[in-house]
Amino acid sequence: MKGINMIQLAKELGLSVSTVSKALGDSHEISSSTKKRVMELAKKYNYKPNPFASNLRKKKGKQIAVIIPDIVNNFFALAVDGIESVTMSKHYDTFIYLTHENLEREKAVLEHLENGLISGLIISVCTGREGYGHFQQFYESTRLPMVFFDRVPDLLQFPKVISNNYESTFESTERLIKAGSKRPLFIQTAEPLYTSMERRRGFQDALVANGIAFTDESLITCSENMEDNYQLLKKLFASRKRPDGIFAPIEKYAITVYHVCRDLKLNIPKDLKVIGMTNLRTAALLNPSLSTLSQPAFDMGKEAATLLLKMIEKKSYAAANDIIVLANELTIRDSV
Amino acid sequence: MKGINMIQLAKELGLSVSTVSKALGDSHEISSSTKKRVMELAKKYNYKPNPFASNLRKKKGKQIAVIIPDIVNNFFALAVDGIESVTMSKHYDTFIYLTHENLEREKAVLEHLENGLISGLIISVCTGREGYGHFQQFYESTRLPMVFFDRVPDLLQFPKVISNNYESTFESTERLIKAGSKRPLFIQTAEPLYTSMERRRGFQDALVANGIAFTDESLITCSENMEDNYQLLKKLFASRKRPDGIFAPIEKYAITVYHVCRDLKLNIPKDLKVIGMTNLRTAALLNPSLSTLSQPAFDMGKEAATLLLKMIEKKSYAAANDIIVLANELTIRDSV
DNA sequence: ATGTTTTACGAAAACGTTATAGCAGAAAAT
DNA sequence: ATTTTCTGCTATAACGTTTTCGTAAAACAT
Repeated sequence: MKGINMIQLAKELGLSVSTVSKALGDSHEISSSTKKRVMELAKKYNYKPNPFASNLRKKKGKQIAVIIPDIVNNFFALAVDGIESVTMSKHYDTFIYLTHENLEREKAVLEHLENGLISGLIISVCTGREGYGHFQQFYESTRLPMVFFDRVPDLLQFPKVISNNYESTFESTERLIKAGSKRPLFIQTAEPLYTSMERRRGFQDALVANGIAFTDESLITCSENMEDNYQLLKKLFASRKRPDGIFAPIEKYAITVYHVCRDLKLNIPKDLKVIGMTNLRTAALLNPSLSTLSQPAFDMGKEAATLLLKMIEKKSYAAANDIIVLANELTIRDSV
Repeated sequence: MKGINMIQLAKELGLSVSTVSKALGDSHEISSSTKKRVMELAKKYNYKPNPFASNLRKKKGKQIAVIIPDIVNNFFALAVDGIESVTMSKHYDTFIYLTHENLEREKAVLEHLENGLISGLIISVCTGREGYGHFQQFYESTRLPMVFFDRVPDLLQFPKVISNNYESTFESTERLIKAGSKRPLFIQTAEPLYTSMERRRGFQDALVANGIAFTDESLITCSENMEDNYQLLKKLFASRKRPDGIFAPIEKYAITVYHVCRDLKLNIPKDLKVIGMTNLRTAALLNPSLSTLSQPAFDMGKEAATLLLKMIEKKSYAAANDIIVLANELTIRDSV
């Protein structure tokens, strides 16, 4: 019962395997009457072509890979949701690989995927100082379509889907300032990510455009270690040079800011105005409700997948250097 | 350059393909000296066996599927994280399919996977009244190892990974009562899910065990439509028969309760004590901080994957009817 | 009537592996 | 010295498709 194949189908129909194959492929070489006969028997036996045989022969399949740093993060979860919505509808299968910000793991995944299992990739890179040579190298050896989103390798020539980080951070920072912040602070990551750089640039330009000096004290560098970050921020917030506004370009940092303020009994927004870049659904329910700059995560995933499938199917790399930019959404709540 | 194969390797080594294949498989039939030669050349050319050819021949692969209702939900995201952590380490590839609580989609995914693409499945079922016949049927026709987690089909004989829903809900409800709630309310889903039923049972028994009558007013039924739920709860909370304690067995419901209370200016925990079943990382930052009963999502995923891979590799279904039960964690915060 | 094209199919060769069976030569046992 | 057992390798047949090429018969054109 497990897995009838074409040969058996052909035998029962009194046809050759090639005819059956073509009939199922709706080839013009086959008369509509035999096509019907074939289709019907196939349906009767619930026949499904073996994807391994098929992929082997055709030298391509309908599987793609998604490589992201994390899934326990609303942004990436929403992006995967968006990706899956299009792969599902186009009958592609979606592999998922999590790097957990570990460059070695990212490289290992890429190395593994050189076996030809997939027909394309959607990637958001993990932090790391060693550059993005492994992606270029992977591309050289596989020539597979790749689309990057959000965390993109800015120096590499690949299609990308990003959000307007610079502009929206500029706007957000202006809101902090307009709300009365004289000493806004930008929390940056230790690792240089393109997205973070863009945001930092938006922040800096907003300060300058509003007559506030951009100094060393406008920035603080946080790490991946949340406990360290907590202590670092606590120390700063307790000092005399305390900032009165925060732009947190990462969800985790915004949360930490809240923790610190709660523990130091600092009042948000009176003592400190906060805008966090996050897709948290509970932002409105925090104490106080958090003003957010949120990315169109679902749509970014959707666009990335749509672009990738187009590249796979059309074999057209016309759009290969496309950069699709979607707009972030600023929602001001009580924290400003 | 794209994809050297065994034949070319064999030619260059002056060996037969079968020897090369066996050497790479570390077969005892091959002398260690030739093994070394083969391995070295394979590494030099960065040779990777074609998984389609290999899977076709071996009639099995190292790919599994995860079918879940949703990924934009901390519980499922954490579970996927747990699953991926073990599949990754065992060199399996993980497909992901999202059903979005849509039974037709769930059936379609299953139907699709009858093609033999995968060697096993991890599933959390979507809500639906039509029973779980499609899973049984899928199993009959494919005989593939399947592990269910969290949302399991209670009537089917498959290995399962769940949490102690009954006991932990009992305990949580007692905490509500001990904190002073005289009229606790349980928010149930419209669709009958096994997990929900267990929780409801725990709630009910806790009431009875603490001398509180379990009546129609101890329950309210919410749907998938959050706007409807909001109105429903608002009406109830504004009425004279208002509950003074809530056990929300689903994250979304707990959030809605917060929204309603905020809009009705009801004080949590004075007017209403709340415990929500959720894995939200921001629970502590809500206003007021939410008491949570959280599931060991990551570990559940990990256990499910470990069990599945064991079933796939040992071909041993000894554990096939295993039910692994992990403990939920109750964290009391300001909302009680 | 003859030549030409079209239609509808079949035979057979891939695709890149792995598994089975066989077979020399060496080593061990009688 | 002869038989038996290893050792290390090769030849070859799968695995289940798709695709290229070939070819009868039918349709059409001259």
